[in-house]
Amino acid sequence: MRTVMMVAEKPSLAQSIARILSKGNCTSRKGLNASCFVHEFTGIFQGQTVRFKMTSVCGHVMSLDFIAKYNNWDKVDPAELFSKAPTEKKEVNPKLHMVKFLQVEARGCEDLVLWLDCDKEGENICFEVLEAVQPVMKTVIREQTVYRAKFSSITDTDIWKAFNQLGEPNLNEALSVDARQELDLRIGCAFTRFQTKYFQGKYGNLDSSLISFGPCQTPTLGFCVERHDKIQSFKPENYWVIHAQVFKSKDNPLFLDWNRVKVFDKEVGQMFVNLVKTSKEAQVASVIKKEKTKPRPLALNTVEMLRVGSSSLGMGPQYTMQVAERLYTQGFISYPRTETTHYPENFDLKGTLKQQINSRFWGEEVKNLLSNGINHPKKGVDVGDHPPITPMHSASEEELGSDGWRLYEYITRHFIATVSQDCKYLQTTIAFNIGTEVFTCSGKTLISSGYTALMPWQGISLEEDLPLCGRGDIFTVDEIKLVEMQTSPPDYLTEAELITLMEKHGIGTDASIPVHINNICQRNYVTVEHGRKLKPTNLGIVLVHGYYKIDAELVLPTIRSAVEKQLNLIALGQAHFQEVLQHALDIFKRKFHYFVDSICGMDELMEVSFSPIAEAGKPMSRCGKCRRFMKFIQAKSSRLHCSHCDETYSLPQNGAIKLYKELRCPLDDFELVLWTSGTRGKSYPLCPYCFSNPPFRDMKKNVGCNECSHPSCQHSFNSLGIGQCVECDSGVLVLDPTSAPKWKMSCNRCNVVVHFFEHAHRVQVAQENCNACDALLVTVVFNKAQTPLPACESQHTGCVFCDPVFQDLVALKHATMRHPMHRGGGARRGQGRGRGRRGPPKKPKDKMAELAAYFV
DNA sequence: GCAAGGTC
Repeated sequence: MRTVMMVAEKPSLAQSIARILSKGNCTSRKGLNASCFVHEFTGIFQGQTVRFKMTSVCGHVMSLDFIAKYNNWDKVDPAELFSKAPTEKKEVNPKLHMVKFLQVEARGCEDLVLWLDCDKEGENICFEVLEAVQPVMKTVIREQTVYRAKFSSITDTDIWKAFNQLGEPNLNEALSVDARQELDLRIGCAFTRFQTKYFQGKYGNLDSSLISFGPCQTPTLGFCVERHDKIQSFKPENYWVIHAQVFKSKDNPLFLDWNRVKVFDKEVGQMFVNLVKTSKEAQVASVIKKEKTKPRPLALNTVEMLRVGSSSLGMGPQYTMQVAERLYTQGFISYPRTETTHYPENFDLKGTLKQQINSRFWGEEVKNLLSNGINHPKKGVDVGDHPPITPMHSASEEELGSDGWRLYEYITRHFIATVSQDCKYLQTTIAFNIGTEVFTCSGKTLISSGYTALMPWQGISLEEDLPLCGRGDIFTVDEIKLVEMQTSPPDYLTEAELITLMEKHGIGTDASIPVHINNICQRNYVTVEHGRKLKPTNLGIVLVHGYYKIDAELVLPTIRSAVEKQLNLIALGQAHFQEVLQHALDIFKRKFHYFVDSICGMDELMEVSFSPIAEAGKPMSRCGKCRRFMKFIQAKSSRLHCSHCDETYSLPQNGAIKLYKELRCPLDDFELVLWTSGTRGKSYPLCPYCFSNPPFRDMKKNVGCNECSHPSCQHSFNSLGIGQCVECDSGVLVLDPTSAPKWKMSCNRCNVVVHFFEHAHRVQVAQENCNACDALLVTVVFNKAQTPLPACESQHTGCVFCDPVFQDLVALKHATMRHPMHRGGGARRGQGRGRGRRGPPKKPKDKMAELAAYFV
C-alpha cells in the first residue's frame, strides 16, 4: 500500500494531528531516538486508501556553525568570520540521531506531508526534513509528492481543512531564516570573540569570562542601561501641593485633592493658598456617580505568563518557562509557548472549566459559572500558533510541588477569570469650591466583583465611604496647607517591564525572550535585585556606553528590526538570498572594522572601572620565553599574564592554582602550576603554555600533564599512568605524586579517584606490567615501624588491581568490580551500566619510537 | 568559549 509520511514540529503535535486525522484510530510506537513517536493509521489520500505515518522532529534538525578550524579563537582573526570562514550545517542534537530517524521512517514512502508550525522557522524546518528524507523516499512519477499543510489552530476543523487544501513548502520563507541564521552567527561570533579577547587581555579584574555581543542580547542590555542612565541623570525638583481637609460632621473629616494637582513655584502656591483661605466654607459644586468596569483579562499567552511569573510569583522568566514546560509534559497545562490570546472557536471552555469543579480553592466560582452561564471571553489575537495557555487537568499542590503549583494556580485562576464577568464598581466624585479653587474627592463602591474574585490581587481598592451630600451643600474647612514635595527618580527596570519593551521592539520571541534575559544575567552585565529589578553592573554600563560612543546602532533595538525588514524581502520573494545576505554582511563588516579601530573609545570607559592586567594579580610561575614571573589573575576566569611578553595564558577553572615546586615543562621551559579541585580533591600539574597549545597531535586542548603523552617527562601520563580507568572507556588512572600521605590515583578523563597506600613513604610507578591485567606495577615503600605489609616488609612491588598483598590497601570499592581482572563470577551484580566486554586495558604505551612523527 | 531560533 502507498505510504504517506507526515512530519510535525514536536511530538505532542504529531499526536494531536494523528488523533484528529485518524479519528482516534491509530497505533503509536516510539521512534529510534526515544523522543519521537510514530503514529500509524489507514485513511484516504487523493482518493486512494493509503497508510499514514505521522511523526515529528523536535524543533530544528540542523544548526549552523563554522567549520571546525574556524572555531579556534587563537588562530582565527574574528574579521575572517564575516566572509572567509565557511559555515556548515550540523545536527542540533547528535544524540537524537534525528536525520537517521527520519530516514528510517521515510524509506519507501511515496509522499511527504509537512505539518511544521506555520511560521518562517517552521518553513525552514520543512526543508531540513525534506533534505533528510528525500534521498530515501520511493521515487514515483507524479506531479507532486511533497506537500505543506497550513493550519491556523490545532482543532478538528482547522486540521481537516489544512489536510484537504495541501499546498507546497515556501522556499523563500525558509531562505529568509537561513539568512538570519548566518547573519546572527557571523556578526555575533565576530564581535564576541574580538571583545572577549581584547578586554580579557587588557583588564585583570573583569568579572565575566565572556564578553558576548548579539543582536538580541545587546539591545536587551541596552534597555536596562538606558533606565540606569535616567536614574543617574535625574535631578529632583521641588513642587508644592495644597492639602485641604473639610468636614460636615467633625468626626468624619474628608481629605481633598487639588484640581491643579501641583505647582513648581512656592510663591504661586502660596498665592493660591491665600485665595483658598479667604473662605471658611467649602461648597459642593457637583456630585458625579459613574459606573465603571474593570475588564476581565484576555486569554493567557507566554509573555503575559512570564510577566506575572516575575512580578507576582517572584520567578524569573527562564525558571517560569522551566516550570511551565514541566507542567506541560505532565499534562497539567496546554502548550506554554504561544503568542495567541484568543481561544479557538470550538475550544471547550465548559469542559476545561468542569475539570476544576472540585477545587477547594475555586470550585465554588466554577460551579456558579457553570450554573449561571459563562461569559464570552474577550476578543484577543489569534496568531495561528497554539491556543492560549490553559489548565488541562485538575491538580493538587502535592502533585506539582510548590512552584509548579503556584504557576498552575495562576494559569487556572487566569483561565476562569477569562470566562467570568467584568468587575463593576461605582465611582463617586464630589467637587468642592473653596474660594476660587476647586477640590475633589472620590470613592469607589463595589457593584460586583466579577473575575476579581478569582484574581483578588486585581480587585479594586475600596476607599472610605463618602458622606451623602448634594450640590450646594456646605462643608466646614478644617485645614488648608501648602505642602512641599519632591519629584523622585524612576526605579530600575523590572523583568516584567523589560519583557514588555522587548515585545514592543520585536527583540526575541516568546520562546527566546527568557533566554536573552538570562544571558545578560549570566554574563554579569546585570544583576537581579529585590523585586526582580535589573540593575546593570559596571561592565554592562561600560559596554553600552562604549557602543553609544563608537556606534550607537550596535545597541539600539532597531538593529534587529532593520535587518528583519531586509530578510522579509527574501521571504516575500522580492530579493535574493545572496544579495540580502551580502549586503547586510558588508554593512556589519564595516561596522566591525570601525569598532575595532575605535575600541580605544571603549577603553577610556573601561579604565575607570577596571584595572590593567599588568597591575592585577600576584606573581606566580615563570614565563618560558622571557624567564620573568607571570602574574596569576583570579577574577572570573583565572589566567596567567606575562606583562613582558604581553601574553595571557588561560588556566583550568573551578579550582585552586599554585606553583608546582618550580618544576619546568621540558618542552617549553614554562614553570608548571598545580591545579587542585575543591570538592573531589583531584589535582594535576599543568604547563601554562601546553594547556592552550597542545604539543602533541593526540593531546587535547585545555588538559594538564596527566593527559600529556610526552614519552619521558616525569609528569606525563606515560610516566605516572598505572592502568585503564575502571569506569570510563578512554581514561587512564594516573598517580597523583602530590597526594602523599593520602596517596591516590585519578582518572585523567573522568571523575574517578582511587585512594590507596595511606601513609606510605613513597609510591612509584614501576617499569613492568602485570601479567594478568597489563596494568603497570607499583612500588610502595612504607616506614619500617608502621608497615601494613605482611612479614613486616617495608617495600613491595605489585599490581594495584591483582596483587593479593595490595588487596586491603587499595580502596577500589565498587570501581574494582568493573576492572577486567574482577569481571565475571557475578561480581558485577547490581553495578548498573554494564558495558559488555571491553578490550584489554590501555596501558600507557612507550611512545619514544613514534616521537618523530608525533611532534607538531 | 561565540548568535538566535526551534524544542526535550
